[in-house]
Amino acid sequence: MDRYNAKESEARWQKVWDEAQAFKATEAPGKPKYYVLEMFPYPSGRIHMGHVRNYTIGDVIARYKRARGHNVLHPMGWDAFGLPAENAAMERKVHPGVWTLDNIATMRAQLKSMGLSLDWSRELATCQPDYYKEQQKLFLAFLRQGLAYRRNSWVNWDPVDQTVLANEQVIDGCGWRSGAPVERRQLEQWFFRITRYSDELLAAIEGLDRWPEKVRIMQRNWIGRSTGAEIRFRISGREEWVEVFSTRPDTLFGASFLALSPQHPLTVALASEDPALAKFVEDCAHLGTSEAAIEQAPKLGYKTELEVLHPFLPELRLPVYVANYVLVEYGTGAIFGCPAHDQRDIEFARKYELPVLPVIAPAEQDAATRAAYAKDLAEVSVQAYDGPGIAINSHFLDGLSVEEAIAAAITRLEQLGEGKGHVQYRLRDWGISRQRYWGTPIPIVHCPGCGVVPVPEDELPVLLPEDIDAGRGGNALEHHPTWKHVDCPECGGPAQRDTDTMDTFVDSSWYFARFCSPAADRPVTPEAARYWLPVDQYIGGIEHAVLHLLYSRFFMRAMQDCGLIELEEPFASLFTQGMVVHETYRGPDGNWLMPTEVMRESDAVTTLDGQPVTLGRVEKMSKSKKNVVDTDLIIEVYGADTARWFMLSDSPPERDLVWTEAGIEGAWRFVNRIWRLVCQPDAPMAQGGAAFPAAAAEGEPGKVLRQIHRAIDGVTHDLKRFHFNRSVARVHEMVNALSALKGESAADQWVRRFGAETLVRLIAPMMPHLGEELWQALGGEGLLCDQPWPEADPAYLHDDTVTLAVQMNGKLRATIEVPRDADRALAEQLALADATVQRHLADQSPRKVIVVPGRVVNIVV
RNA sequence: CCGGGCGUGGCGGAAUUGGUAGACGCAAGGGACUUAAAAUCCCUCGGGCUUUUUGCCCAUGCCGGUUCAAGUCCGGCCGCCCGGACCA
Repeated sequence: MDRYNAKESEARWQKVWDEAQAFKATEAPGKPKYYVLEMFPYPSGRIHMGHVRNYTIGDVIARYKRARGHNVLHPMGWDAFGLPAENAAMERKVHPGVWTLDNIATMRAQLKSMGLSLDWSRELATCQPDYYKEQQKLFLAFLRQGLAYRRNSWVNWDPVDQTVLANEQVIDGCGWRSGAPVERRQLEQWFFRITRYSDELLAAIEGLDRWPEKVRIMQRNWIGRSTGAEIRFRISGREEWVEVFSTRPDTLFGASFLALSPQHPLTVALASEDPALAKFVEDCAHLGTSEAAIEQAPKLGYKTELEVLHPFLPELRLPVYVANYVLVEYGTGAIFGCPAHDQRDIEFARKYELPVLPVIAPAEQDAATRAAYAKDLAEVSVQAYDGPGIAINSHFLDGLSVEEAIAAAITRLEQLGEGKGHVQYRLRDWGISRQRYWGTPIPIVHCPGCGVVPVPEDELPVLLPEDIDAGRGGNALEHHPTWKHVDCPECGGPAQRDTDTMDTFVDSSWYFARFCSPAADRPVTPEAARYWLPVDQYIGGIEHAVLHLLYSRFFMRAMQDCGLIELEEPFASLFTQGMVVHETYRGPDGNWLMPTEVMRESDAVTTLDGQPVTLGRVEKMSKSKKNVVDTDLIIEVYGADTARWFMLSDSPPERDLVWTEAGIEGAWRFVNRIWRLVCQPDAPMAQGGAAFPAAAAEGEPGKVLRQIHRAIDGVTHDLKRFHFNRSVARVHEMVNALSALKGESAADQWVRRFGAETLVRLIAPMMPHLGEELWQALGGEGLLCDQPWPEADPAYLHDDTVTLAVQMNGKLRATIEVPRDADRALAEQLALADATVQRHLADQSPRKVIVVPGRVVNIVV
């Protein structure tokens, strides 16, 4: 029996699409647009199965929307700057650009072999000067709007390699290459003022109703809005204040100390005159910052000589500590400690024997219970109470609820001039300077006379130098003998370029907008952006839930404020797909084995010499565990359609997909089954008359005809909702029904022919090459990818009769066939007449009968 | 510790949002075809009882509740996964 020649067929159809420019997108006012985008890949070397899944999902949507008459934009590009290229450069002594462009060429060919309906004419790579030139313009626009600014910030410094390290290059506090302990150094760095939009970015999450709830929650948490008060504590004997942020100003009367971060400016000042404090600060820095370390770290404090005055009780003086659990980055870097109602504070207070004064009590306690509660909390407990309640021991706040007391405390603070209501965000400005070569140069010149000078726009792009020492590491821009030396654009005197490049997240924050007008001599042309944006459907991994997706949201707002675009939210709908996972294998020596090295018989053994194999967990495909499957090999052996079909079968797209050999084999068998059904020389599908024979609506062919219409309806419904696994199941059902229709009557032939045509249209988004092949075999006109989506005829969606479940006291007892339009009385009558029902009823009479038309009859006895 | 998600046959998963639990596929077993194998086709396939049926019981992590009816809703446990984490 012949087999479908996927390899030959797929190459042929890819060429046809390419020559016809079938997927080239042009603005067509009046036609509904649809912009589908998958997160663009980093050109790491080769396409992996995760990419195949991601791009298959996107392609199904793109092709479906095309068939639905939308003007679809479906572009592809490369997130081409980044550290791996520099690492490869060092290892292999090749230029990062050469390595990157090689990888792009390989991966482009791999993507093309998947048969994706992409508009390749819009392809871009972020490392192309055309692209980063426009990004440099964006930087300068942000600078003019005050959205980019410069300040001191900490970096990881490798003292041996004499270079700045990215966070991922720091392993257990040491440089990844030198192994030397990393130092923290301060450098002048560029920041984007994302915090200008904190509130807006948070509020607009509400409108992202087609984003996964999980992503929305993660973004909300990341922005981290808290409301409370900023409170000023006057330092006793000085005209100085310590500012503190608190969400619980209602607990102010329970304050028993003030704590500063070890990095707080006041701490730094005190430490310069107090060696013991300097030592304490030093020790805190070495305590480790890993989550586990933080979890177990004891609360440590150092008591300073200072005291502060309580804002409401000036006669009350509170000691000032430096405490290791106070973070400099959050709030003001200082807190007031209220041990009774904060777990960290009570641990600290018990250790240093500070007073614990309860000021909130659970409501609805009687006097005795409350006294016991207060006494326990004050004297014994190591568990703070942070629940709701009413204020006690709190002067003018007594008797108020927590919410009321917060408001009253803020009002009083404002009256006294000792503080004010305040909204605090966790979100901090985005540091974008990277001390690396392979990125977009920051278009700035530093002049001894004029200071920070933007490079004039007509001198852009600031190009990366080609002649670098690829093997040296560190920042090649800094090392380069001549590149950084320029004349100041303002005074003409000797000056230096900024040798930092931009974080690669900047590159990916606006590429989707660039696709609208990829060749424009401005970041985006307004007409193109107005037509295509926002992205209607964005598809990618959950790992970008916060940074990339939040930065992109920031970028659109920032670009809008620069007058470059009219858009706030870039992605109307977001889908996050699951990972591709695979079993892991270990040989007798404990080393990981590749799937191709393992055979499954009764037990798993190695292919080579039959050694026993230990099966490991099912895990994300990774080179280190060797549980990877080569995409080229799969496409070579089975074809892209088989791989695509398998990707869509079984697992819902948002969940992890277990890649199995049996699964891909099954998909391949199904591809051939369809091919034989429609396309064999003796296949009855090719025949059948043009006129609809009335008999086709009756009997067996009628049943199959209705099945076909239900398949159209079901597949459509499921594709819309990303339930690809169910679409696949419905296609299976349809094929099963079509295969079973074997008669030679005109009606049978007509239904088979109609079924074949419909089948081909329904599989087109998922298996486009096979679809074209069959479309041609059926004598269809033009290309299948240009054909409209089939419509289900409502008249054929239902059978004349429906099967009702007959329950007695909720237990299934029988099923009955009733006319579809049977009323309640008839359904009840037929149910009661059923033999099994009669037997169970015996001589009882039903107390109640519940009829749900079309579904169920429940007889209650 | 906080937040979110999930838990259904040997496996991946369906179940029209409260109405016949297990669609569809994979794996497995049996059969047909074949000298043989592959491919293909047909049958069986949650567990138990049974007078072997067109019968009955149990079954969606566990315990309880609401309802004529619960995989689905509510309360409480258990387990796994993801994210965040000394955020005042």
